[in-house]
Amino acid sequence: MEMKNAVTGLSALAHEGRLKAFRLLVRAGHDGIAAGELARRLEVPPNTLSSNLAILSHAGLIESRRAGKSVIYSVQYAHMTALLQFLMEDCCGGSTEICTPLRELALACGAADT
Amino acid sequence: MEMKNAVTGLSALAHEGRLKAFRLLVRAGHDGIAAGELARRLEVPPNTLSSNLAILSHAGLIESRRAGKSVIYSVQYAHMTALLQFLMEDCCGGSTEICTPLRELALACGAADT
DNA sequence: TCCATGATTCTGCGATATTCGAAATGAGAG
DNA sequence: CTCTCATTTCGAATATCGCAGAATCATGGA
Repeated sequence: MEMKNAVTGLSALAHEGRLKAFRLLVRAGHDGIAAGELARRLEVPPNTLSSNLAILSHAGLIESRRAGKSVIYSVQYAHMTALLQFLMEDCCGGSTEICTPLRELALACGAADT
Repeated sequence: MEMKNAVTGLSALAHEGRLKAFRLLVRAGHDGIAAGELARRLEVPPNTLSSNLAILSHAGLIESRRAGKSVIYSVQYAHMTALLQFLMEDCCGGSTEICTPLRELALACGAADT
């Protein structure tokens, strides 16, 4: 991940409406959510949501596929991971203990129900 | 971490100059870096950097302490971790395997030299 | 006290972002 | 083909951000 890609991704997420949409999509997993249903759940006009989804999509954070009359959006988890990695990658330069909390939350993430 | 705090933090990081400054500070660890030296390393005017550091500081991502005539900035790792956690926390709602890469990079982070 | 140094605040203007009504596009049904 | 639903694109008003020159504040030394 390069600096400019990271800035683009962070800019895309640095907006309440887009961040809410992104988090809904994160929860939805690979199945994704249709643009119209997303607009209904977030209570925003379809055209406003559409431009915001375009920004997230241009940043590489989400992707879209057409299913009949609907367009389904879903998260590009690889890109999301790369962005998080970019923010984390130098965190051990200072002292190792700094990123221990990060390790713990990541471990808890994959083992939420064990 | 609430939504608005997250948006504030992401907005603060969604700027090339601020992101570069933040990453330098992340590498510097708890010792931090003086504002003047940061401005020299980043090759930006001191007043421009100062306002950008104020934005990062207001977002809770960094803190400052005075040391003689210099002001030392350093990362607030707890807040940084909280922000990353906010982005990760729902990633297992869909399927567990999604966040496996996140676990791996977090594990590698704390064990870079093993 | 007076000066030098480091850092911040003030200020103004140009650039960019956000929003949503209206119009256009794409896709299936009859 | 036409109608309708779902979504996107256009356009223009409004708001916000980013930058750097100049002035101001804070600290330490002579």
